[in-house]
Amino acid sequence: MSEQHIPLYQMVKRHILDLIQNGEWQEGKRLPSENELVQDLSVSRMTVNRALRDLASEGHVQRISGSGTFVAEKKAQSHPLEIRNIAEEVRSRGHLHGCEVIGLEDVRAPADIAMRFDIPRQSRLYHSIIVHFESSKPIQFEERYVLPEFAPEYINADFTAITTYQYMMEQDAFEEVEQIVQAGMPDERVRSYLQMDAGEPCLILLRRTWVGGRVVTTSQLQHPASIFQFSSRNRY
Amino acid sequence: MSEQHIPLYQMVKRHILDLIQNGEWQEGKRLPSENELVQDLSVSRMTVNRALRDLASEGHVQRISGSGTFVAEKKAQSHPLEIRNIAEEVRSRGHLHGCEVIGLEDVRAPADIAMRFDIPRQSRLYHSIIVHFESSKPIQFEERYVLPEFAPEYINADFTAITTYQYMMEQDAFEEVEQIVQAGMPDERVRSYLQMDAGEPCLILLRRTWVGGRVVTTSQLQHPASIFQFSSRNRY
DNA sequence: AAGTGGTCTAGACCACATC
DNA sequence: ATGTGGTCTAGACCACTTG
Repeated sequence: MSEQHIPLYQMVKRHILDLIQNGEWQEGKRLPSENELVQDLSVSRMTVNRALRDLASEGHVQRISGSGTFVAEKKAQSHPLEIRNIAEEVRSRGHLHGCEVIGLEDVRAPADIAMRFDIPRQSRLYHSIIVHFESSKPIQFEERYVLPEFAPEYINADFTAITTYQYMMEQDAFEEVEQIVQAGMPDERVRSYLQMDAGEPCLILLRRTWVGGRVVTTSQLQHPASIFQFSSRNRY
Repeated sequence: MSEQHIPLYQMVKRHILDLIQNGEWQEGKRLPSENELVQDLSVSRMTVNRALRDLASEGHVQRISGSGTFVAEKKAQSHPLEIRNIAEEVRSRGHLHGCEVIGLEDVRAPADIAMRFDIPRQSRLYHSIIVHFESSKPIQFEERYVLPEFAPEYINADFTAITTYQYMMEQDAFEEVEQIVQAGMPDERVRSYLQMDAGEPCLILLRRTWVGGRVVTTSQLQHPASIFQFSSRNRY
């Protein structure tokens, strides 16, 4: 077999990350000092230093000179213009993705939704409501409408096994996407599903997706502001 | 004189970045090897190595083990969120843009701001607070810090006549921009300036802008959620 | 075979935090 | 006064690419 040689500093990183992600070292906890880690792990201080610097630049820990190294506060991140799969995003942070299907049914389009699809009121639409979890913490309340002609079997899909995003991608490639980012207060139902404190706002993403010149799906994604943000970094 | 102590590896980074940005080292050119730089700059190899690793992780160079270090190709990226001038945006909607300069002064960098600039605490920075209006309705609370070396006359500019955005653009083209979008509750001062109802959240945009490998300005833009959103529409 | 980056060490000095 | 992270050095071994 390949039996690669893994750099020491990466093993140190992994070791520390594991302890953080297992919850043994909670947010805000002070990590052992560099010198302590040198003793414990029998590596040189430069190696520990590099591992910790890496973890800091990746946002897992925060270092304060003269004071110590601390487990960082988690803030889920997402790229605004990229259409990403929430499950992949959670997993890319080394966390577990979970979800609960609150509702999945066939409905008549309410006026506001019909307008967003540009279809007559009372048209038939599929409607799904799903809550997504990152390591058993709710991070997204997803409410979606889908044009039945576009995805006839949507109503029968198992969205605990596949995300709505993946399912929609399998139907057809999107041609055009509109995205709107807002802040807002969740209603009582959403607040409860997301286990948010009263008075805490949501970061909201509204999407419309076109295929063949028709809106085929709209979604409203609500996230607790305290643990979710969009970020991007670009060269010009 | 302040005469800060700047880390050696940062001086090495700056030296190399200058050569790249002056065009002396074109895209794809191979840089001197680590050992050559050790000779030329009279520093240890570990210091050169760290500088080059940093530059690689920032995307300025590409390193190929066994082969060499090369100036990276610039890639055109589509903007996730466009950097727009608030005044132009308001005018494009056919409204009148107004603004009020709440504060414009010379300050010592607080710890959190110093960290965002990656400069020593207590360094001198310019600090401005401006409220923007759309047809006499407040829409943005702008708090900005600026590196004095980058814009020495910032403190004397008239920001009722020109936006901070325009002013910064006149100094130099930015090379890299980080943008973070959050939702949050405004503090009492901001709520009052923006004439917001109690309990109404803000849509917040945090920005950092790099020139010459240094953060030259950071800004926090807070907008009333009820009248402000980001939107985009793209073909795929 | 020679050169390159990738990693690792042991020891050092410093500025800053905290007690 | 002690401990912390931040930096720097001189030297070493390695795997890989190149001529």
